[in-house]
Amino acid sequence: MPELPEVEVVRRGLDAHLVGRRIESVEVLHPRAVRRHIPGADDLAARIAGHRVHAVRRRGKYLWLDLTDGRSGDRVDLAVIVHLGMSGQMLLQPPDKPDEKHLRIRAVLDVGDAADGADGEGGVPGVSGAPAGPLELRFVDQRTFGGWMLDTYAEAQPPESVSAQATSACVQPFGPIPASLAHIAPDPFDPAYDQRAVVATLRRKHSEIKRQLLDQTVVSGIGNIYADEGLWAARINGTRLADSISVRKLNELLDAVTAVMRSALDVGGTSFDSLYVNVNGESGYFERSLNAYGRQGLPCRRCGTVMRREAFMNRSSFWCPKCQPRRSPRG
DNA sequence: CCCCTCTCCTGATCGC
DNA sequence: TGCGATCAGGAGAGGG
Repeated sequence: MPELPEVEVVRRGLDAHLVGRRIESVEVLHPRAVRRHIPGADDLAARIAGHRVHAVRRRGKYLWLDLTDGRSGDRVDLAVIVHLGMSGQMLLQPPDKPDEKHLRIRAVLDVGDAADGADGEGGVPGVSGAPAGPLELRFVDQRTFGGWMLDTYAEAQPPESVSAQATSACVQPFGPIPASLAHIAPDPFDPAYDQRAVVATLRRKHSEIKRQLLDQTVVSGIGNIYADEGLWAARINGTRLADSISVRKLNELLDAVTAVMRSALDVGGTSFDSLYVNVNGESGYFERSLNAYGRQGLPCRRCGTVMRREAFMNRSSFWCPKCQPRRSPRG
């Protein structure tokens, strides 16, 4: 299940291989994959065609391709917003490779290396193994919870406003956020992330803390797995009401979630250098170090108590009954 | 406004 | 062997 670290791994892979490439054509093979694009599949395909990828960006679990209009000046004027849902993958494949069983959208990229016809300053810097020649970007999604949609920027952005200096692990190119993602709160790796503001918001919520961690309008990027991991690390029961938890403890919780996601990113980020950008997040690098998720019936790695599982919001929660009591020990 | 429940989807797995 | 039930869960529509 792709959460922030998995989506970021995908973003990096796409950014490394797609920037400078022109999208020749788009083919939508399943209408559900573009259901959030109200004007429909034909509109989406027609409007993307001919645009060039300027950057690949992300907020929370959303990622998007910033595109420049190759016809009337080099401006960032269009964004292809992608959500992977539960099972989405963004694969870069040679055109002669047989279609995947659950292929939903195909984008055909231009032939030749990316430097050819780009801004004149070279295409894909520092990427060995970036495939040259014909290439397809394929959106594969078994459960069809994910999809693509288009957004236009209110004012076309000059390309200079989108910096591409990805210096540290979690820094990405920045620039304006597409309007349709305005409701998505900054994630913990976003320069705009303000943990004091998040804590203040949580202190006003008369709602279970885990529910709030999963609410992408409060803080984004956290899904069921990392929510459980963070709650375990901070020794907080997910059913506790957010407004009953101290500021100190809420900070501890957000710090813990951030730390867990960062280590997952560190592990996952090492293995995407081929042309095959696997997105599934199920490759298992991080699975071995999970402390809560999926561990019902197993001993807590901290205290040895048998971990529990409980239904929650049509999914499952995993927690240690001793480390994460339902109420604080003092009541 | 705030909070919560429901629904969409497919494939693996399990019990009978 | 088959078949129905269950589970996985992100996000948004809609209800209370």
